[in-house]
Amino acid sequence: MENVKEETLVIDCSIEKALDVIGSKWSFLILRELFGGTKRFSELQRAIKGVSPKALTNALRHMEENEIVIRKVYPTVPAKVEYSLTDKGQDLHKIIKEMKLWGAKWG
Amino acid sequence: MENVKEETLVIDCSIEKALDVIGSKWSFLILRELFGGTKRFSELQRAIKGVSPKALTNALRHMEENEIVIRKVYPTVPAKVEYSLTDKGQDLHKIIKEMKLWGAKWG
DNA sequence: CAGCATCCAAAACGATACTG
DNA sequence: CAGTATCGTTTTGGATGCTG
Repeated sequence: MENVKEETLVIDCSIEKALDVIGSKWSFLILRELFGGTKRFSELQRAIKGVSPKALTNALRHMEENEIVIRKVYPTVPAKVEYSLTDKGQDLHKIIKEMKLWGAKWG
Repeated sequence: MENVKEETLVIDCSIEKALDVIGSKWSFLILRELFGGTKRFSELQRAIKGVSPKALTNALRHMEENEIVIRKVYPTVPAKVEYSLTDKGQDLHKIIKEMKLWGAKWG
């Protein structure tokens, strides 16, 4: 297990890192939204078509653990939670930008 | 189903296209290999750690259907199959490049 | 060599209902 | 509002064995 991981690290490299940190397809879509600025949970849910609260939570937690999003809780009633990008997360913008360009060109 | 798809298309957009065409995490790794030039099935399998022939085939077929890779069969014995990128596939290079840069910076 | 077929386990998801 | 809990389904992938 550990040696397997080591080997992987030796062979690669950077793409795996990016993929692991981003996590899933949903995360790309979340990123796209958050580049537009801080968003609330429900805003994300509305903006990202077809995502369930569960999937959204999973993706956000994963991104939080990997330090690309920040979760800010306002202890109000009703609850209010805002998500935004860290610098590390902002830096993913170029990737998404290239994906957009590609999609626009070939989609 | 169809109307759902239509709605999705209307709302977006380009990232989804790119994600759908690429398909899975494996595809990113395949892309990375193919940017280095034409590769045989077994070469891909060796280069991409942890991929099973099934997963590799799935990813390649998907990419083939979406016209980003070309599958060339040499009717020899033993069989020989080479995979390479189309122009559309080559154009994904920028995305992978940005992912590499990000991974190198933050990994 | 390059897969396909089969079986099976694990993960991801959607839907729904419920809570602080 | 922002989730969590649960259920059942779908997807995904590894393992294995077989074929042209």
